[in-house]
Amino acid sequence: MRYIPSEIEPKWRQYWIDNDTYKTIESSDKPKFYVLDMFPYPSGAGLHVGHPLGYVASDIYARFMRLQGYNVLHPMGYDSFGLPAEEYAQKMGVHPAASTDKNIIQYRAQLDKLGLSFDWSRQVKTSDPSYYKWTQKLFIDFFEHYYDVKEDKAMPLSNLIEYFDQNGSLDHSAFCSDFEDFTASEWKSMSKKEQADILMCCRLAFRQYRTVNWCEALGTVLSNDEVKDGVSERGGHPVRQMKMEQWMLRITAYAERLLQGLEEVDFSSSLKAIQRNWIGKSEGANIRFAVENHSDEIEVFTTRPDTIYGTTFMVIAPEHPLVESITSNEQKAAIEEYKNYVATRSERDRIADVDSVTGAFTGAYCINPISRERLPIWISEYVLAGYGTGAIMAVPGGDARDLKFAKHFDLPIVQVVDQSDHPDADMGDKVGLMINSKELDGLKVKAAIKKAIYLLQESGAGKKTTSYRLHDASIARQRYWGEPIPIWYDDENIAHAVPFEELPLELPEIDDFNPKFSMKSPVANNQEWVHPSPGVRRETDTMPGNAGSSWYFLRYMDPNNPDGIASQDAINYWQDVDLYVGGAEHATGHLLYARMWHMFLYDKGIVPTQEPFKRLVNQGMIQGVIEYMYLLKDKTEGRSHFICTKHCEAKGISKEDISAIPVPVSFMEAYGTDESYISVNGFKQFIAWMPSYKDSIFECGKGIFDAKTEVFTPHDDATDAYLITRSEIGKMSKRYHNVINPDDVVAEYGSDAFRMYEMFIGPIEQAKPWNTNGIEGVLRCLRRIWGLFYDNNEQLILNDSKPSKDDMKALHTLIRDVKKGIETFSHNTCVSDIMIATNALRTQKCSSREVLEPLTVVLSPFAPHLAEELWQILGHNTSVTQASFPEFDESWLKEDSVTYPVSINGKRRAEIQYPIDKPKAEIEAEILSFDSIQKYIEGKEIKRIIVVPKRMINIVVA
RNA sequence: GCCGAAGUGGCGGAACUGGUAGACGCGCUGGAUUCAAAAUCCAGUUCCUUCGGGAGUGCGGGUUCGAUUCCCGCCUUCGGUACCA
Repeated sequence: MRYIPSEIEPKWRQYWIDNDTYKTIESSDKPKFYVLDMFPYPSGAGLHVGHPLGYVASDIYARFMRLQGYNVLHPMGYDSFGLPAEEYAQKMGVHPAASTDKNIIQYRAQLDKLGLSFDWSRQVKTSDPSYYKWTQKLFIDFFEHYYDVKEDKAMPLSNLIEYFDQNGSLDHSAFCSDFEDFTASEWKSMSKKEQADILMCCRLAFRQYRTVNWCEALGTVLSNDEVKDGVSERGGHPVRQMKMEQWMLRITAYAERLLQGLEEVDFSSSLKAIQRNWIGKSEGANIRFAVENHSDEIEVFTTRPDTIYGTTFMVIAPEHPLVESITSNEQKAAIEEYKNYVATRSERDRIADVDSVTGAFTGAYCINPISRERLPIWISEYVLAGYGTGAIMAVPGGDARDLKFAKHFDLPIVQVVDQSDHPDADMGDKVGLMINSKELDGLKVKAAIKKAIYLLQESGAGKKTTSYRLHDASIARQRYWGEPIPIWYDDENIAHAVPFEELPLELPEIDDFNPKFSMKSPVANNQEWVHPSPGVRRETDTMPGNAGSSWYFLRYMDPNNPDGIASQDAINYWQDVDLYVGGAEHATGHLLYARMWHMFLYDKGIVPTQEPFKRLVNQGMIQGVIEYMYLLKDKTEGRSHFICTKHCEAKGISKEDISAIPVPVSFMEAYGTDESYISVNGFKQFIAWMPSYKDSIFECGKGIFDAKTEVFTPHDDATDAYLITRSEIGKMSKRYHNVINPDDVVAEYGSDAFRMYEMFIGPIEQAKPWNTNGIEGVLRCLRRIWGLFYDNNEQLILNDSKPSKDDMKALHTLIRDVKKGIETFSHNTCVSDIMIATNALRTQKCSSREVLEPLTVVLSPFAPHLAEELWQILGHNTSVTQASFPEFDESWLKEDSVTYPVSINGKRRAEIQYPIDKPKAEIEAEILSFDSIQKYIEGKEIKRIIVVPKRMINIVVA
């Protein structure tokens, strides 16, 4: 028998299906272990070689934990709502459900070829009504809860209503948006609508006029994490800030817990840093400044209340609610003009342009509550409406931006911190001594902050405050392909939850996916659905993708439960995710939302742990090589002219005269190497693919290919063209035509070799370009393992002879190293360890069952198909997945002697063998007498001899 | 700018807690087998060298008998973030 992956792999895949090998059941006396991959969106592009990296890594872990005696939950499903399916529907008229299902079938076929040990009976699909029924239920739960600051958890809204009934709003503990205070009797006499409006300010899922990111091209609002550099993350369309009434999720209520929770989870430090950054906690004080001749006060947030004596002016955001009322008549025109200017500035402009200083004076003044000084009030776009209170006290002596502003508008500057003892300190650093600050003078900055807060609280002008950068998240999209928000409005426009019995509230059938009504979901196109009965108007917005993916890991625990998100027994058994593998791109989106939803469910007593994911491993992106062919911008006699990069250089053609056209990498010769090029064959494929170039000329050092005649005219005796492209490492994407499909690699080398190779190319977290340079080596290793069982004549050489000590040593080194490697997620070294063991056993001619049987088990997480085959050859009639990971026995690794490296002054000069337990003193006593060492120390003074038992010897000479 | 990660042969990458730098694989060189090739197998492969040695883990210092590993200061690359008060 020979090792032929294309024969054994399909066989075992079928075996796993026929035998339900990976089916997991809860009732078990084994400890649980939950291994989860991030939820994929089934895009039409399918998998590329980057996706399996995480899937294979987690699969290896899951298989290993099974062998270690754990009951492992390892599911997979689809985050199947989303924009691409809807865009496809708009273009092609295909219902998103249909195209999504088609994509899922393709995805599944690709995943199946990787030999992953998923329990497919638990598959979930977010677009399935039986699934989104519970997403909607959770939305309603958010809607019907508020966050209680005193209890520090979510509480039913009924508790708050009861409180209002008895006490009015006095000292209420709801985390809420602003509303006017009221007494209990005022509350009772309010209209239903008035009460509803106040309650809406407190709900965890709430509707409010807020500034949102509106993306015209996508026809929807986006949350902050979906906007990057002022444009939509998906598609790169412009986004503008708009006031709109929107459903929001009060994630800010959980800001502190989301921050604290990071302490207890095992995520990479960079991921934690990204989340901390995004939450953006800063501690300081809120200070109220009375506006002169005006009843209003301006509240500012500052982290440096110590610098209050250095405040020389105030700046408020152009969008600040007080701007209009405080502006003096003389300044009205200037303020209007400035506000108009700000309105023309896109998010992108503001990001790009950080240097210019702009602003306008309101004509109003306020009073510094501590120094009683009179301060002019300005507006400027450098103060953001959405952070803190949207207003600052400007301290040009202590803040770089304030200083720039003061200089530009010629405002006074007062130094309040003496940093002369800290030459390296920045003006923002909290070091130095206070000056020009009356009662704070002479204090160190940190002490002065404390004292200033004390003074402010004494005088009632301010209080200690913590501010977060995190914003409440928009949870509504004006799109079709998402969960309908389960809300209806009555005639008074009061929002009500759709009764539980009516869930799932299914998406209406529509035939036109183009939004007809401005800023509304295409769902609104179906008026019968929107108005199911008189006096009832349904919400037409749908939920964003992160809704369904914020809790899917719980559904896997009990995927078909009709009575809840999962049975309480299942949740109590599986608890939380022990290992979560996925990309770091979800750091500020999915991972933050999922943690928040989980905390909410914890508050409700449904889940037993606060954090959903104990350990998170981010796999790095597998990059592709992008191949560009140079095209001259000016046509040659009316024909497109492609030219070799080398030739282009030689001719001295400037970069400005050429455009780079990405070429599908399948047209390349020697793709993945430094010498990649295109031959005549490639030109032919290229013009067939892009018929608009069928008249082109292709020029390279070897000659010229005329696409019109398909004739290659060589310069000399060349037989083929050799057009060198520009190769760049970048994203693997359809756009660059450089996607490598795992199916093709599997077809050529087999699934096991592919799995092992993906692991072998480097640490899982690291980004690396795809190439197949080393895959032959992995395949060779698998063949050699096979070769331990069968000789070159295909005769079985497996036997029951006693293995040698060296054989056992190789085996146990392997057991130890692979176990450790998997646990620390260094799957790359595990593959090396397998190669080392294989090579050793091969040179030692070991085909002993006593060694090969445990070896097969160790191999099985990495190369499951081959391992099953070998396991059968070993005489088993059960799956190798039911075996136990072999116990490591250290006694096999014990050596009788050690080869000590001997260094003279740190340079290795000789090697000396000693018995393992030779006392240190004895070595020290005799080491100098060896000839091999004598020659290095002759005539020199011995200063010291260092002997580290079992490690090394170092002799220090003068 | 700030935060985070990383920088090791021709290439991908190893190296436990400070103890033989370059494991393992690719590539390359030579050899065996073959009519020949592929495949396979064996040997070699950090660089320089006057063959005695010398240098060497981004650069410059430091601690140490000994530093890829610890400390200080830089440089570069990648990721995050961007007037956050």
